[in-house]
Amino acid sequence: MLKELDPLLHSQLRLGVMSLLISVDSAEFTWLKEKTNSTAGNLSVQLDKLSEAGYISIEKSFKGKKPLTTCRISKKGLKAFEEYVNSLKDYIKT
Amino acid sequence: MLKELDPLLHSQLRLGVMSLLISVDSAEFTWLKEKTNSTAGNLSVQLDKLSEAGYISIEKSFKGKKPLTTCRISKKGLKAFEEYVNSLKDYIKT
DNA sequence: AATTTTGGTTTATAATATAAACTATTTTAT
DNA sequence: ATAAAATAGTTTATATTATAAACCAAAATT
Repeated sequence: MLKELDPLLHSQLRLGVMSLLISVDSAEFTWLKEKTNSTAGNLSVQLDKLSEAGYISIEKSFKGKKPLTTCRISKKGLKAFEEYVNSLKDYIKT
Repeated sequence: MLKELDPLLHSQLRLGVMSLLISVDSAEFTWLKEKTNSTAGNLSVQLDKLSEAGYISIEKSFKGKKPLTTCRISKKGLKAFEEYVNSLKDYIKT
């Protein structure tokens, strides 16, 4: 029987964000926006959801005089991502 | 830059169906329902969408006196699936 | 000093997934 | 023989989700 796919991760944008966060220590909002090719509004909403779930942490500060949003994957997020990938493998092994 | 994920395939149930159809010649509605652990209504809708897109073919007949819905993956569907998996790999390679 | 750009958030809308309700027929039980 | 339940689905209503448009405040540019 096919496993459940964590609905929080089974979303193109959120999965993209998590995928990016896995390979860096931390990432700025603007960098994530560029890399995922998303709109700021959409990204903002999806980051909130990931944060709400405890999959990432979000830190707001300033870079010079401009606002700066910095994201980091959490232990919980990493685990969820790994489980998601594992479940997904059953679906895509050809 | 991360690639687009075919929205028709990036759905748990539809992906599950395609994944199952890949490894068989054809599959009955009831079998797909069992394997994907879905409700008949949901499955019916999602099969229609896959069929509408030309990713699968659906044949309606009778098994004895009972209606029988048989599904088969199409060439187009197979190609789309392979492309989807390929795109997805960028997201999940850890 | 007006205009544009930057870095976002909030909110409205469009799209999607899902289940509930329904249909038609068949099988089983009384 | 007929009422009840099961089978094999479809249709439709609703809840959830994704997404973009509209907005805001501050900073930089003209």
